[in-house]
Amino acid sequence: MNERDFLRDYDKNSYSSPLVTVDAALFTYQDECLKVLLIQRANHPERGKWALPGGFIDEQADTDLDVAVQRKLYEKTGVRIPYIEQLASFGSNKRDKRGWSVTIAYTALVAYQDCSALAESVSDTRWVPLQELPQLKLAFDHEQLILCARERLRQKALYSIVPAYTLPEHFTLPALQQVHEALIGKPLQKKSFRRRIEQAELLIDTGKKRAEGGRPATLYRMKPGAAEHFFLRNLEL
Amino acid sequence: MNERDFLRDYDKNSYSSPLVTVDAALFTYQDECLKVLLIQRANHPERGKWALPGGFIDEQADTDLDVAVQRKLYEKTGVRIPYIEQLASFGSNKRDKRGWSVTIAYTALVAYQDCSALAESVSDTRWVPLQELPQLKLAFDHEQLILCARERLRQKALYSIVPAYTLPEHFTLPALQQVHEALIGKPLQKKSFRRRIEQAELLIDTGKKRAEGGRPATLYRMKPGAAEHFFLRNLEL
DNA sequence: CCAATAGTGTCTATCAGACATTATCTA
DNA sequence: TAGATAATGTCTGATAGACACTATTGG
Repeated sequence: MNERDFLRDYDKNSYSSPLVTVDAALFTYQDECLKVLLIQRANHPERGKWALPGGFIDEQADTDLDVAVQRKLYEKTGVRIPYIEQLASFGSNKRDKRGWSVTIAYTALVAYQDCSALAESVSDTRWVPLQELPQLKLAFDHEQLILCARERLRQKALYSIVPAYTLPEHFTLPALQQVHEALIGKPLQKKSFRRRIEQAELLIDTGKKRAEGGRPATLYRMKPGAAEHFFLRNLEL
Repeated sequence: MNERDFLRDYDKNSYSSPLVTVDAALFTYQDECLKVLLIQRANHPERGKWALPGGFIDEQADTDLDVAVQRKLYEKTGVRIPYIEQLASFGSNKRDKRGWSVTIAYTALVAYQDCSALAESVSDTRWVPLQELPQLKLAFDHEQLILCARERLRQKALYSIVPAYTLPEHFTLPALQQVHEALIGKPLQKKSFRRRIEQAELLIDTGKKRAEGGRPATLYRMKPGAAEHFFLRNLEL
């Protein structure tokens, strides 16, 4: 038999296959704390519990995994998310009561004000501060996914400025440092933080603003490709 | 309707779901070059092409993804692989002619002599030097998976001693440095390489051996947890 | 002895930590 | 003016690069 005949006779759906979903841990930074977007499940299973935005692959609409997760995030937030990166996949016969399931998990970042409208207006959608997670009932293994994403972001905060995507397009260095400190969980040296970003020329000076009672801070925006820059030395732990 | 009734009535197989596979890029180091284990496909689709060890999830036998990939590797090599780590997932409606498919890809490492017997005896299984990949017809997107795994290993060579798993349990520092150099693609400073490993106390001195015409080199083995140690500073590019 | 390979001594360069100092805003 | 926040100056310490040197084996 040649391949064409094989494919003609092959019926994918006559074999059992795990359920496949994509899920995204979408983080932002607001009110001096990191928050993740959660959605209260309207349907079984795990109805009423809070879950990450995500869901089944649509074999017609989605051409690949990245498209699928972008679609899910767009459906839930109504905006294009500037930073999405694959995190890891989780699959077992236990994580979903419907049977063997796999989720391809993503980490995503967005500025709060670019994404607040929908979440603030709909009662089943919330920006949840990370400290409040333990009190909330999360669906499936989504708490684990969030912790995994958080840990990866913490690492990135040590050697990149990826966390800048939690801020508006124009942001100050003190603001960026705050996000990094929140992720790393300890204060950083102002001088070290600025020095490495300056030397690597990752940001573009705009005009200054942002006065909060003291000297106004310079507003910057990221250079194209700045998020792909990895420092050779980590900030210390 | 409550969740129990929902689950009783739910038939997972009445919905179409992508094909789900796991695949592993299993690397080793032999004859001064990096090699990856490939298997010639006996069945459609892509019959005759070379592919990574892997295949469909077995919903009965496999309790989770890690178990599935370990099973696949055991079936192909007959040995327990000491280093397996999830790499990334690849999914689209194009990568497999049978339809929408997702593979969860893994990177794995093994010492050549711990894994040579089967590969040398069976004609459809080969350790392929990485330089020879472009000449070989690879199935699906497996060439891309290998390149992706290789790039991740290259990064790890800059800040960890994970590549030590390509060597036998007892190995010399010059041998380890060779592997790192092969991955990074440029020579390293002997002194820098040794110094950081010594200072972090990642290896245990055994007794010396390995004479290759000159002064015999000390044989070491990894301390437990040594592969999880990440240096704060990368080797430079 | 020499050739070959392993391993060390040591100087320099880079860059993060620490922290004091200066700058620029509002009230 | 004081208070607050932003930004800089500058010293120290850790560690990678460079490369010459010593050590240990076999002929």
